[in-house]
Order: sequence, then C-alpha cells, then structure tokens
Amino acid sequence: MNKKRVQEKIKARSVPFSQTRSRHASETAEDYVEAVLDLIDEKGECRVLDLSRFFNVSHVTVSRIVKRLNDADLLYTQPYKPIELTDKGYKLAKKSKKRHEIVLAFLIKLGVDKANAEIDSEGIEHHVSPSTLDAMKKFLK
Amino acid sequence: MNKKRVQEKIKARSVPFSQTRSRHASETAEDYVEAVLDLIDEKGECRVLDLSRFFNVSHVTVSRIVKRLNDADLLYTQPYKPIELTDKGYKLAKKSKKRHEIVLAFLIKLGVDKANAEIDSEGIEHHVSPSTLDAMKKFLK
DNA sequence: TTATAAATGTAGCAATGGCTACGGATTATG
DNA sequence: CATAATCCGTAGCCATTGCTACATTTATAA
Repeated sequence: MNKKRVQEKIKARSVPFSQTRSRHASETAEDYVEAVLDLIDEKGECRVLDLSRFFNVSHVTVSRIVKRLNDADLLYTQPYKPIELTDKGYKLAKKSKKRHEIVLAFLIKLGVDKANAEIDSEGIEHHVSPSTLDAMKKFLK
Repeated sequence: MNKKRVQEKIKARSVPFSQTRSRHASETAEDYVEAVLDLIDEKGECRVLDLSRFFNVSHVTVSRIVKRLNDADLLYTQPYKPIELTDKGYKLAKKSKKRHEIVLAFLIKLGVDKANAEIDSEGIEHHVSPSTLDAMKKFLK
C-alpha cells in the first residue's frame, strides 16, 4: 500500500473523534438546561447558587456559563434574579432529560448498580446517537 | 423541608458531574495512547502528523498534547523522532483499547449500525465504570 | 431602620485544546 | 549534492471551564 493510501486510511478513522468533539461542545448546554428544569421543578426557582451546588463548581463558573446560555437564547437571566428557560431551552431540557432517563433505566436493566448507573449515564447520555437510543428503548421493552 | 436540607439534597446530586469532569480529564490521554498503539501496529511508527490525521486536528494541537503526555510519562518523544509508548502508556493503551472494543461490540450486538456504533463507542468508552463494563461483557456472552 | 448574612457580579489567573503563520529540520529526489 | 517536499517546532491568538479574591446587591433580622 502506498503512502497516500495509508494516510487516507488514517484520516478516515478521524470521523468518530470529530463527532465526539462536537458533542462535547453541547454537553454543558444540555446539562445546564436540564438542571434548571429539575431545580425549578424541585424548589420552585433556580438560582446561580443552586446550580453551583448542583454541579459542585463555584458560583463564578456557573454565572459565566449562564450568561453564555442566555446569549444563546437557551435561558433567560437578569442580575440577581432567578434563572428561567426559554422555549428553546425548555425543549432541549425535555429532550436531554428524556434521553438521560432512558440511558439510566437501560444501564439498570442491564444489571449495573444504581450508583454506577447514575454516574455513567451522566457521561454517556451526551454520546448516544438516535440509533443507539432506539436500540436502548427496544431493549427496555 | 427546611432550606439547609434542600441545599444538601441538591449538593448530593453533584457526584455524577464531578465524576464526569474527572473522566473528561483523562480522555485525551487515553485516546492518544490508544492511537499511538494502533498507528505503530499499522504503519510501524507513529508520527505527529499521523496523529494529526488520525484525530483530524492540526499538528500543533498534537505536538502540544504529546509534550504533556511525555511529561506525564505516558509516551516518549524527541524532536523530529517517532513517538513511542512508555510502559505506563502501553498499559493504559491496552486497557483503553480493550474497553473500546467491548463497548463497540456491545453496541453492535445491541442492534446499532456499525457507523453509529463506531462514533458512539468512542464517546461512551470514557464514561464506562468497571461495573458497566462487566454488565456489557455478560450481555456479549 | 440599620446591621449582618446571603447571593451574585467582576477582575483576573491557570490549564486545556482548538487554530494560523512562520521558520527550521529532515528526507526524498533529480 | 542541491533543491524541493515533508515534517515538526514555536509564537501567539481564541474559547471554555475551573479557581480565588473582592465588590455590590438583595434579603433577613435585631
């Protein structure tokens, strides 16, 4: 096999990595809108400090990310006020939450203990294609 | 429920996120040593440009990461020379590769098409606890 | 109402992982 | 062996996500 051909073969294997990188980019947004949805559900409103506790990061980290997601029209925030979801953010949150629940239920049905299933599902949910999600749903039935 | 109790409840849910963040930190290292192992296997040696093609990133990105992994004693590199794995790097690579293969085989057996299984397994493999990996192995039998 | 506590914002630092542009080193080829 | 092609290093930019320290705003309580 000549050199060019080898290089093309190597390049061809890069697709999963490019995809994974692009999924990483949306992870934060998905986690945050999902958390906002949960927190509003559970305590009536969502504050910067609630998110900071929820993710176990400093309030500064949260506040910066919230600002960005506000600019991305995923949530709505004003200084010293509770955080709310936009329509776009709400839809994304619902979708992420659903996917997260399916992955968690899937792992548990697969035989994983609850503690590990909760940890792993959080990492895995962002890397599940519609095709894999379907397969998990079928397995659950 | 009083305020303190609510805050503790929220904080308790942060564990999966902390875990996921710490797993993210080792993702790059695992991907790189695994790639080095594969590339040495396939073309006899591993060069910066091979990795750059493999991951579809610039050679600069690769070169910086390679330097860091060299400092972390995972691989061995000298200017303008091929990259080799240290013992520590080799062990990590073998372990990652094995885990990656199991996740991929698992997804395929679950009914996911090969293309999506390859993409998803790359993202998922870094978020699979030993417990989940065991469950996948059992499913494969 | 005023003092304190709690919540949030801002400034600024570090590490990581993207990039382009440029130049030096090495290898291949005529 | 000289020149071209390829490989790789360095400088320096950006975005993201951590952090501490300090300032400001809002809420609570004396």
